[in-house]
Amino acid sequence: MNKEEQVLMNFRDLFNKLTWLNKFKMEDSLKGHKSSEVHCIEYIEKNVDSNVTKLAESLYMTTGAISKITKKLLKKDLIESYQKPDNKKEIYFRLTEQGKVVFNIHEDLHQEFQERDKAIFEQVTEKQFDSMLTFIEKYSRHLDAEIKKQGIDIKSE
Amino acid sequence: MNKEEQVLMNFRDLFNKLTWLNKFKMEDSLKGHKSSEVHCIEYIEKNVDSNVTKLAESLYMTTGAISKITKKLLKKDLIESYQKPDNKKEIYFRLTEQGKVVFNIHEDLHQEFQERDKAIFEQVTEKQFDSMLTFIEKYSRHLDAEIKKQGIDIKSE
DNA sequence: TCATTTTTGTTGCCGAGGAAGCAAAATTAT
DNA sequence: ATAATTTTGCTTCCTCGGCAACAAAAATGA
Repeated sequence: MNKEEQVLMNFRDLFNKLTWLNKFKMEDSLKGHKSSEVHCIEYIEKNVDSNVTKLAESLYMTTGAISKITKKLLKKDLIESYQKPDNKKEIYFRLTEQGKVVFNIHEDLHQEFQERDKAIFEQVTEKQFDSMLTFIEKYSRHLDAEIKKQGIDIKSE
Repeated sequence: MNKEEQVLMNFRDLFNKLTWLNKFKMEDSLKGHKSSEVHCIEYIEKNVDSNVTKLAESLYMTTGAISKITKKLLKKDLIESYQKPDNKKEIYFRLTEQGKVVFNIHEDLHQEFQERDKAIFEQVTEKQFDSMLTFIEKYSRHLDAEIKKQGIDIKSE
């Protein structure tokens, strides 16, 4: 196996592990809220005028799924919806006070995770960080281009 | 936002993107087989004497889920089960000829993905590869320890 | 040896999320 | 202006996978 494969495989495994463990801790602390709901809350707070479509694209889910989740969040009074006077179609979301409480618990947990993994990151030099960030950035843009191509491929079929 | 967060966030996004795109291509090529089924096939071919438990642990799924997937694969004649003379409990799996066909298509696709992303990896130096691998390895072992702790935490609750 | 505990796999039930079809608003084209 | 197309969001149906209870075999222990 070459190093590319090695990196991708080990990364996948690492990522699955991290997701699994954090999700576990998360659902333990934020009992009553699913991690997908918390992801939505996180995105809504960090991006103004989020709507179903933007949430779906960012979280790699379908609009149908997001539609259901936001409905649940509305019912729980964690988010509220609003519209703009010149557009009767698009529906935006923002957090309620109660939603912000959940958001902050989530942020604290992230802090806790960072604390937990500090020992690992302390061993990484500034140079290595930058090199990783550059790599991720390049790869990400490359995939964006591929996804765009894909879109064209679908239509032309 | 500090660099640790940056790396983790961007990496999460990159990984989701990559998974989404590859899954898309995969299910397009291997019509009729879900990606979870293909993951099982991949693991079974690469590890002798795989059983439900080992598959579940490796793929971060429950034994119940794997049990159902392997049943489907058995029905489709992609895998077959066998036991050892001195153990009437454990049930192992191996690929059938037809299963190997699917496995090979999957491998070819991976090759294709590598080809697609070659331009990105060519820019990575040997040193950077090693540095990444070391980082992943350390982080992974750190999480293993945390997961182990978690196990103890659960019991002590 | 025989009872207890652990491991391994299966099943039924349920919730989460995807696919596709639909409606209403907005945009574009004629 | 209005017809056609696109965008946005919602709903229904269905599949996937997790949970928890269970059975059978194996391992452990008295």
